[in-house]
Amino acid sequence: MSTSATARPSTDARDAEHEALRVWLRLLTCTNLVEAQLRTRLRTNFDSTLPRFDLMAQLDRHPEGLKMSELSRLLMVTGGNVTGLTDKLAEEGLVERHDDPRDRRSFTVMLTAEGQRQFDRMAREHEQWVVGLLAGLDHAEKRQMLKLLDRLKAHLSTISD
Amino acid sequence: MSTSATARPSTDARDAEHEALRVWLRLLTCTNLVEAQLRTRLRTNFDSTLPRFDLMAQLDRHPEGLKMSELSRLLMVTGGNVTGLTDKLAEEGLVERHDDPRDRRSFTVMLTAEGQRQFDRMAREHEQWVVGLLAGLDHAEKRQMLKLLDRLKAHLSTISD
DNA sequence: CAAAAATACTTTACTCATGAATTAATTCGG
DNA sequence: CCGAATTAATTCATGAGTAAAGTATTTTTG
Repeated sequence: MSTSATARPSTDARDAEHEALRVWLRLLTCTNLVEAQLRTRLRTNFDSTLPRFDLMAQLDRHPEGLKMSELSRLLMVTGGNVTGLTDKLAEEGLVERHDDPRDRRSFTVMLTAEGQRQFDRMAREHEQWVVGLLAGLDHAEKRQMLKLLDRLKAHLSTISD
Repeated sequence: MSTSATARPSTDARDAEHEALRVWLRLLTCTNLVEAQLRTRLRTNFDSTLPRFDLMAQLDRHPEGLKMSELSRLLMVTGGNVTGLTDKLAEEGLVERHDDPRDRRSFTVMLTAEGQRQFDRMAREHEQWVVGLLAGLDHAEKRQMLKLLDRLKAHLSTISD
């Protein structure tokens, strides 16, 4: 029990490693499968993508408009990325940059009427897709999963700060 | 209770939607947090990346070597991607392409001695990182999570086929 | 057996992400 | 009120992913 403690972890410790790795790989697999489905359907049904959908979702949640820096923070991506996505969505007439009268460096980004219409259609379908993809878990299991993920998230937050 | 059934889902159905969305968003958040940690640590400790690590892990698991097409299938990415990763790892002397005497279109990719040494070092650390990142769940919770993820994965497999 | 189909890999063009450097405007301390 | 520091957004270089077209080599089949 005490021999080779430094050379190799004990059996219990190695089982723990194995179990953590297994959980992580399943987590990754499931997330990737769901994400791949959503990407494919967004592409084939709306000729759009997840990053574009997420950006539009934030604008939908904030009808007063958002600054580029706020989008960057909310989407948890860098400013350069937001610039590129916004450029393309603006080209397609789905979002608009409005000058901020208070600060000439800044402007607020908003959905256009056309952008709002397209987002509403996408959001309705998207929600149904997620319901279908998670239908493998019943109500109780979803609640259990949520609880476990909340615990995991809480722990992860203590690490990445 | 029966009015506007087609116009809007019932309260129960809308709660179900909400719950599925909540589970999905937590799943995504947790996966992204773990992945970001692993990427950062791989970068700072070994000047490498997850895709490179994953490719080398497959070669480690298959010492006889793998064809490009097999890597593509195992890593669940396209052939073009495998070509690029393999090119760079080969430049750095970590993997080698060997001509297949049976089929001149094909070759087998293997870790070099240097690649094997580097992978062994990375794998040891990587496993400990995962153990630490998932330490927010105790043994029973990890088992529970694994069970739920297995059910979810089983359901997802029936969809993406 | 020669033409057609399939297979293995590469190349190219595009999307999305990052980080670092740049430009321009605002704010703050002396 | 002016220069320094900060802030807002963009640009550029790089890396990883896709899909689709291209090349070369089997394999299949009529």
